[in-house]
Amino acid sequence: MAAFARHRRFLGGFLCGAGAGAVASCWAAWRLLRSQSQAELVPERALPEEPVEESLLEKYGFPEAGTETRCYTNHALSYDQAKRVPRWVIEHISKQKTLGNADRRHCKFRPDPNIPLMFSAVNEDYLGSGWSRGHMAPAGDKFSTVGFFSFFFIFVYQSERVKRPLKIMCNVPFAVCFEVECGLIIDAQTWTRSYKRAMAETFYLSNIVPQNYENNAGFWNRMEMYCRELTERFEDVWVVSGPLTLPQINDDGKKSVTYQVIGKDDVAVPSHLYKVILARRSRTSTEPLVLGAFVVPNDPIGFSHQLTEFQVNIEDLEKMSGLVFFPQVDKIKDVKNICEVDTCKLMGFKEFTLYITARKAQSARTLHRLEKAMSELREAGIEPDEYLLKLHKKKEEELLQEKQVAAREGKAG
DNA sequence: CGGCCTCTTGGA
DNA sequence: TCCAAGAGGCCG
Repeated sequence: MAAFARHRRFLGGFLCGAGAGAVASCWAAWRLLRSQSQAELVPERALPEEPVEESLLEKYGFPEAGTETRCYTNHALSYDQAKRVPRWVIEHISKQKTLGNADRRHCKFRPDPNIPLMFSAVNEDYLGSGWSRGHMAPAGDKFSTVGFFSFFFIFVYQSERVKRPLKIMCNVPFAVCFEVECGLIIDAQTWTRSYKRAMAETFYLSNIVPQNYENNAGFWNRMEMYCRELTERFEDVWVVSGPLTLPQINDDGKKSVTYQVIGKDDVAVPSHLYKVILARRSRTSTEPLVLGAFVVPNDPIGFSHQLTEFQVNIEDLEKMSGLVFFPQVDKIKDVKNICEVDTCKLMGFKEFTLYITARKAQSARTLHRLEKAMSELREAGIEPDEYLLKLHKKKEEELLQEKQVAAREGKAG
């Protein structure tokens, strides 16, 4: 209750963004997962009447694969201790969650402290390897959070320093969410801490695979953007991503799996990456879920290629990966093809370049950088749209003013 | 948005 | 003196 006490001027409850049903359902899911993990942790003891051989068999323990589901603030994953990459990473996205202002600069790739060092990748494995560190649960999903373990809500409170009531959109770990249900209101500081932790956790190398640079910044990036865009038309979007090392046909017609390994830890370079997208129109809608599975080569993929070219049957992906995705969903009866219901269209060259230029203009610290971004756009044969023109004008004024202030201070000092 | 790198800074 | 964090540069 300490957090509540610090904010006595709390103004009248919170507007539950997800509704009480979400609390109930995520509580149930949490219990389910907890009981499962307990079952894993405590193997069944051999009963006295069972054969002696059986208890001897398990006397010193069974091998451990380390593939158990690992839950983080913002995502969950299963790790491959041999390949030093995740087997799968799941995340949940919604409209509100994409509205955060993530700042990647405060984040650093680092080994996952929860993974035993002998099975962990380190940054040195990737650096100079020719492969980039590709996020599976993207950092750019801002508030992205595994639905089971969290929900978000809006609460109105008045802090000590701000006179005006503030509406704050929160995304908190489930544990905190449950406390909220019990009447505890978390403060902004707690929220900021959990948000920062969530962001930092996506930079753990347990969430990273060696990925082709152009693919990461290009096609895969645009796929992630499409997933975020889906939240404009679907209330809930679940995404599972991971690496694949698929067989290739040799010259002699035989098939074999070969993959490069990098660094002293032999981190496996995937031949392909997959994404499974499941989306629900709304909590109350009776409309079927939409599902799509995609397998993308770990190579540069240009703008001439469409997303639909990489769509596969979910069953085929399950065979390739050895995973069953969304096992609670009847993927024949309850589901429609995402590309029939939605667009499955990624940003085109012009749209994408405009977007990137706008980001560059936004983050420009000098007039030179700003103008360079604009001229590069024109060199690419693209005219700035209305949004970018406005942004450019605003930014130009800002930087000019900064420059003048700096000049004045320079003279004064 | 996705990455890479270097240089500065400040604390142990 | 060294290392970590931060700021800012570059690219697609």
